[in-house]
Amino acid sequence: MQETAHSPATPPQISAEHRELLDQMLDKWSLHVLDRLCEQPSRFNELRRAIPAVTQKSLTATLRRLERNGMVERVVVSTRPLAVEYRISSLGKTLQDLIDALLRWTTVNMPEVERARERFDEQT
Amino acid sequence: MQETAHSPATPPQISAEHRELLDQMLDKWSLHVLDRLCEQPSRFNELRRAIPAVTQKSLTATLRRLERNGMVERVVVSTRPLAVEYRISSLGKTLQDLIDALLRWTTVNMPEVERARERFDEQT
DNA sequence: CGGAATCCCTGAAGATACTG
DNA sequence: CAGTATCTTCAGGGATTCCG
Repeated sequence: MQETAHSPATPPQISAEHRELLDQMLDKWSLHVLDRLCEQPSRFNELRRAIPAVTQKSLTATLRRLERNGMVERVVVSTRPLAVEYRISSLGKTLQDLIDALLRWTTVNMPEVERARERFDEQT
Repeated sequence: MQETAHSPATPPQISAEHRELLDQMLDKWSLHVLDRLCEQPSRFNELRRAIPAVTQKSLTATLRRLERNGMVERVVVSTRPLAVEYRISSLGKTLQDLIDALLRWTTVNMPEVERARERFDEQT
């Protein structure tokens, strides 16, 4: 067994590439967009309304990134005013359980987190 | 049944508080710190070395935030040069499966994501 | 060793206005 | 409706220095 560093429990070491991908799918808005699109395909302004506080600029950027990463599909319907529908891709769909688990975790544990914050804040 | 907005499939709507918590636990470095601490308690500089590219400032901020949110515990051992050990809390421990699943997801799906990126980038 | 404090600077987000 | 373009602001990150 080689020992370039140390054999006992050398941690997995996440590559820069994987970190970047994680950043892109777990950022501020992506999670909410994915969550919403897992439930139903939505149009741009529907998403805007469904995700309060997101600006059009951030939403556009988020959607482009998710599309580029193959998690979301953009379908243009060239009717008159023009309609664009976003839907989850099969790849994105594989994230649904994970996202749900994440959201459930925050719901379940928020109270404990708040207690921890109070404890932390009040000491000195 | 009231209808302030609309009854059919009103999405869960994540509160601003939950969004903030998600942001704080899924940000660039927190995931890696939590992942590492789930495996073994570590000291400051051990974490630095285990997570390449993290600066001391970011690591400090990340640890403080995680500590405040009750996910990490800071243990000071007043020996001579002075030792500080960080360890996962019981609350933080409940995130382990989720984090592992997340990391596994990226490992499994990275190839497909890269193919999607190529497709996206080469079209016009 | 394990940080805190400072300065600088860039990149991302917000606001606003305009377009096909 | 579904964006693009522009301007500005501001928090976060990097580098460096200092401290118990």
